[in-house]
Amino acid sequence: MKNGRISFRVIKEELARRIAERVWAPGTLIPGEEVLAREFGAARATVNRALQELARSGLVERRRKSGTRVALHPLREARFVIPIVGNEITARGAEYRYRLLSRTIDRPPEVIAARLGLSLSELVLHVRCLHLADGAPYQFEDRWINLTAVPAARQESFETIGPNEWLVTHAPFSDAEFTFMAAAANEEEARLLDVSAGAPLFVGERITWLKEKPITLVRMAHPGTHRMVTRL
Amino acid sequence: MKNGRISFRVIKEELARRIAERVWAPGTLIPGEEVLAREFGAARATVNRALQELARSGLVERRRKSGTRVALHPLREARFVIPIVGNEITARGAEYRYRLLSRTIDRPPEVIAARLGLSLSELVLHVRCLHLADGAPYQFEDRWINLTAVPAARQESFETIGPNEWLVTHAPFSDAEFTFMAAAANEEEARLLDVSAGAPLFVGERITWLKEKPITLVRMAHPGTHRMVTRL
DNA sequence: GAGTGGTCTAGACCACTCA
DNA sequence: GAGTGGTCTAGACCACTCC
Repeated sequence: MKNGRISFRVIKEELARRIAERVWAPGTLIPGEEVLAREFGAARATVNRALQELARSGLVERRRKSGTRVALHPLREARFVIPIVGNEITARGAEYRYRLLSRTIDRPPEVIAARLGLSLSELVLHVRCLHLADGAPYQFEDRWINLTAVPAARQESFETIGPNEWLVTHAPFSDAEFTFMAAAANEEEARLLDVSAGAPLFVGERITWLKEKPITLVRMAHPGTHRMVTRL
Repeated sequence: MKNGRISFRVIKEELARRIAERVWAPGTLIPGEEVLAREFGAARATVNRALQELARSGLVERRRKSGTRVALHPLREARFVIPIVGNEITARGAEYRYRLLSRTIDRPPEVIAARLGLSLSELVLHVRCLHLADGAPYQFEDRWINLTAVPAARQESFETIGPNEWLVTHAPFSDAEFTFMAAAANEEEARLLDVSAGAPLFVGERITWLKEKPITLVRMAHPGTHRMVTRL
């Protein structure tokens, strides 16, 4: 740590404590940055950083002129790391295997074109594959790649490398949208994931863009036993 | 906006652009803060802030002495806002209703005691309730409250106010763990959520603590049509 | 117009890590 | 030991918002 200087972490912790212990009740206007800076013997910038982090985590709400007040509903946010499926599996100490199921180039179905914002005449690469952990089905990946945006994907067979890993190094993105949901396994998913038809699946969907230009849409289905965990 | 001064946002965008457009390929060591500060005509602190934010979103990895390099696997993180169910519903323009199903005080079942780290002799308050959007079942909430930590809950009937809302204003927490999963609806859940038995449910579970002291465990089950969406 | 947060600067020192 | 990021300070000016 440090000598006499006050860290923004210390200030943040202390302010969080006062909020948690109701020294400052929800809705309370807390002292301004100047005042707190004097109280803690720190520069205003230091207090500012502490308060900004508290605001980012939803504990306080800040408005110019009005000041900073304790949030009425601590609408905290949770942060999930979006892992590469292979890493996720090996990180658990399991053996990772990959199997390509199909790879075709065609015009997109209407649903897919609509989701990606493509015209029906643009070509897309459709890849379906399976990720296994210690031999057991872990994730069924169903992916559409916009060949207009990523023409190089045409040359890749995806027989040994998964589309995710390939895209990471060949097609950067600037924006992404994630959706998580539950769904019932259809016949094929049931067979591939080794569950019974109609069984619940945990499904993640991701669309990525590079500056408005759609790159890829992927649907990742896990058996219902899958857990997505985070802590804050 | 600004006059001539360079915002950390501008720097951040520009650096992100260089990474996205492969000016700096994954794994590349990018120039140090001093150099970038000179290039952009900004203070080092400004460049530092831009780089820190890029690091937080996973685009670059920073290490003292080594420097900053473009991440090999842009393991970005997604941020989900954890809403209060009532707000979530009214935010969609739907009418929110709440119904208490049961409220009992007892010793915890073993599973619950284990999850919360309680002894089997400590009393817990078990509340089950339903949240409705425009009259349709939206979420079935099954909650356990640690009465040792929140004795005041004894006095609350939860007949008109949901446990979540009550806890927000009466029992602060410092830590939380979220788990999301898919599950098949049992008979009761099916009836309550108006789906067929065995239908997929989207389930969120949350445990909260106030400094190591367990506060509450809640299981929130939604019909399979529920979507959890985030964008980055 | 005035009050509060938002950001930038220039300089300093520290802490971590690599060689 | 030395290089790079991490943080703090003191001061300044700006931007947003309320009155």
